[in-house]
Parts: sequence; structure tokens; C-alpha cells
Amino acid sequence: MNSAPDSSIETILERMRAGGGRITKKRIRIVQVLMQFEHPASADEIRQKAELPETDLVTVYRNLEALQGIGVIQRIPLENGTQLFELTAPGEHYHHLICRECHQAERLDLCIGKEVLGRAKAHGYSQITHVMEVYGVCKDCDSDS
Amino acid sequence: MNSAPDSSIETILERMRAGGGRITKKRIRIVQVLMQFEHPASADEIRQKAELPETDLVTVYRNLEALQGIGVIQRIPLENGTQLFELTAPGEHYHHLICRECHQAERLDLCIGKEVLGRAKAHGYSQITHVMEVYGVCKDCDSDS
DNA sequence: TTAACTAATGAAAGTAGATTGCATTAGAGG
DNA sequence: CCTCTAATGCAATCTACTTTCATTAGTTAA
Ligand SMILES: [Mn+2]
Ligand SMILES: [Mn+2]
Ligand SMILES: [Zn+2]
Ligand SMILES: [Zn+2]
Repeated sequence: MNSAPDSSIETILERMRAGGGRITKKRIRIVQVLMQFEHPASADEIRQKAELPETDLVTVYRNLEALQGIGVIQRIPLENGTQLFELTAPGEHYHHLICRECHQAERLDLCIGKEVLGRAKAHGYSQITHVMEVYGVCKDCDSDS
Repeated sequence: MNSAPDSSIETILERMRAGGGRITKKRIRIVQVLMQFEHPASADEIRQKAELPETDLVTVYRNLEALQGIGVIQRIPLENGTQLFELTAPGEHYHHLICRECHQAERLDLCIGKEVLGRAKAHGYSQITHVMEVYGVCKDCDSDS
């Protein structure tokens, strides 16, 4: 009769509900897939892993947009103009080490948020965010001569 | 009869020549425009400022690509998937404070290069670079309610 | 349960920035 | 000049993403 700790998908769905969103099969599946991924993924990778007979890419994009709106996921803009998506803990955000060849991304424990905030405010800016990603060639891709 | 300090356009053109490149009117003009800009600019902004009767956008892109190849300019990938270009001193690179509304970008004196390099190497990565850009809304755009 | 409301979805078309293919032009060297 | 080929312009293409709109399916409450 007590409510569970809710570190699960229910927390996220409840957040969407609170914002007036409906809980659909596709939406549940997309959130599940995001939870399964260990690395940031592209919209198309998410669609592929979803495996519901037909999940249109546009549906994935719309759900990702909605999820970002409530702070459940983070969008990672890559050098090449594309983006990856990653589930984030409440109030958190992450930075990554990304392979330029295979686009695999692993989380980096490093943030310049504090330094940046002061500077940006001093320049008269508001609503400050930052992007920081490290690029290189991973061991695997490097050995593939 | 002595060679000038060469902090001018000649240094850059010489670098292109050294790489087997030709010195064309369009190319000179594009470099001039890059030198005139005080802020990072998009390919199309560069084309517009060039003002040669007809400079095709594709020519601007190709020259920017070549200039980046010899380290004369830096490419700044934005959150929205587009990119800006900026002349950089030899061996240097810069980070910026960018307005999400008007896309104006000013240079920030802040770099995490050192911290990043060690981490990335520890993960087995090579050819390491990093992107770091701060976003916000500038005073002008903020007052435009 | 069922009806009504409307958010979510899918199919198709559209967008924007950047890139490619190819015929033509024009640097650079002899 | 003449030759060689890099650079250019134009058009077509690409790709990631967005918009439009008709249809489907959650949600709520009668
Ligand atoms: Mn950070
Ligand atoms: Mn740096
Ligand atoms: Zn790799
Ligand atoms: Zn602004």
C-alpha cells in the first residue's frame, strides 16, 4: 500500500502526465529504450531499438522534444550538426568523450558550469547553458588503421 | 628590403600557396572578410560581406574548408546544427558566449583543454579536440521581451 | 460503457545548411 | 602566349530534421 521508491519509468511517465501528456504505447517504449541505452543515442537508433512494428521517426523526435521539455533527457549537439539524446537525472547534465569515427559517446566527469555562469552573467546574458564535448578517435577505430 | 612582420593577409595567403593552393580573387576577398569580422560568422554572412558581384556560397564553403585545413580558421558548431567560422592565431582556438536568439558570438577567455587531454588519453583516445560554447540570451534580445 | 474531446501519430511534403558532379574559367609555370 | 589543372558556378543532391494534415487512440465524464 506504500508508494515504491519510483526510480523507474513510472516517475518519468508521471512527469509527462503532470504536463498534460498522454501515456501511449509508443511513448512508453521510447522511454524504455532510453533507459536501456548505456550511451547517448540518435533519434534513429532509438527508433530502431524500439522495435514496435512501425514507429515513425517523427514520433521519436516529437517525444524526445517533449521529454527534453520536462528535463528528462538531454540533447547533445555534435560537431557534424547531428544530435544525440540521453536520459539525465533530475537537475543534472553530462558531458562526453565522443569518437569522431564511430560516434560512440562515453560520459565524462567534468563540468565548467560554475566558471561559465559568472562570466556569462557579467556579460549581461541570461538563461545560461553550456555545451562541452571532447572529440577523439577511440582505440577500436584507431586500430582499424 | 627587410620582410615585414607579416601579421597581415600575406601570411595567410602564403600558407595557402605553400599547400599548393592558388591565390584567386575570391579567395583573397574571403580572407579579407574573415579578417574584418570581429565576431564569428556564418558562411552566408561571409558571402554577403564579400560583395564581389557573384560569389557562390559553395565557393565560400570550399575556401573555408581549405582554410580550416591549414589551421587558419576555426569552425564553431552551434546548438542548432549550423556553424560559424572565425580566424584564429596560429596554434590557438577560442570558445564563445553565444546568444540563442540573435546568434551573436563573443569570445570567452576560458579553456578546459588541459583537463580534457589527460582524461581523454586515459580512455585510450587519440587526436583529441574539444568543443565548448556557452549559450544565453543577450541584453538586447532579452529586452525585446 | 460509451460518447466526446483532443493529444498523439504516420505519411508525405517541406526546409535549411551543407555537399557533390560536372562543365567552364582562370591562376601559375614554362 | 600555351598548357595544365585548381578553383569556380550552377544545378542537383543529401541529410537531419520539421511542418501539415488527416486519422487514430488516450482520457474523462456522462
Ligand atoms: Mn556542464
Ligand atoms: Mn579550449
Ligand atoms: Zn570509435
Ligand atoms: Zn542576442
